[in-house]
Amino acid sequence: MADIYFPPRELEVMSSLWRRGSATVTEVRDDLGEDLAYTSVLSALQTLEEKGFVRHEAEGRAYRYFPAVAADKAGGSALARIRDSMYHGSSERLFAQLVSDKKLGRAELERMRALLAKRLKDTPENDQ
Amino acid sequence: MADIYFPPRELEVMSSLWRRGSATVTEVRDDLGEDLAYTSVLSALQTLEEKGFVRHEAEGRAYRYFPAVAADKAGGSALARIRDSMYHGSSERLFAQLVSDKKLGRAELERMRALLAKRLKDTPENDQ
DNA sequence: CACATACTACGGAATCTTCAGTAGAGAGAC
DNA sequence: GTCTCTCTACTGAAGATTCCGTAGTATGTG
Repeated sequence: MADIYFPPRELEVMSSLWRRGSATVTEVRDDLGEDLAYTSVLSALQTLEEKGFVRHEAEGRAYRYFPAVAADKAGGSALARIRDSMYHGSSERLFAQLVSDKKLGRAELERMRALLAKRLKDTPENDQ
Repeated sequence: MADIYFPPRELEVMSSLWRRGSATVTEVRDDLGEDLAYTSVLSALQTLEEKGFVRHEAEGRAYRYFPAVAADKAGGSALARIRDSMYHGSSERLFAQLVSDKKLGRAELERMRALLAKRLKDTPENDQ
């Protein structure tokens, strides 16, 4: 597997790009909670670009940065790592943790149920 | 929030402890795929102990290490981070990714459905 | 004693994080 | 035009953390 991994700060930067679709250094900087120097954010983006997780295009005098890896893909990799290391490789246990979140509302739970029902319909009786 | 975070190698070590309940340095070393020097594994454990994620007791001449933080708690923290940074804070989207895993069998999906049904029963109609 | 096992102490390499300093390019004032 | 101000990017470097291992010491076993 790809095994995509982001250290904490780089993850925050990627998060900003995923949310916005694309962003300039200044925009990313605004998204970050702490207030870092402009060059600190630029460095993070350059590191990410070197790793191939980000690319950029010129936009006026500035650069516009784009994620070069989809959030889903990175998320899938991260979830697999968590499942394997913290939940003994069991998606079911991970799911149990997920639904134990007190802040989940009924509507959201209903939609999850619908999603699961759909997935079950597409899975034959004696699969696996 | 606690914001527990483990770099890759330390996560592997914690994973070993969570799986076994407790372990000696040698046992952890056996669990790791690559074969590292004994002292490399020991160093990781000492770092984790310094951070308060691990504790140890003497056992004969060796030390026995125990996780000082539950897998669930670490998992919850990690899931929250993934949800927020990669799925726009939406548990539902994260869940969608989870059930899209081709390797999930029918039995596992059924158990997830049961879990979800139980959770729904405990959630009042106009919650949230 | 010789050997194996286990810890401590220490150091170096790589990576991550931050930023000061520097340089270039455009915009407005004169 | 050219001077200045501002915005942006690049470079280099420093500090922190992570990662891995050598060397030395202690202790038990045959």
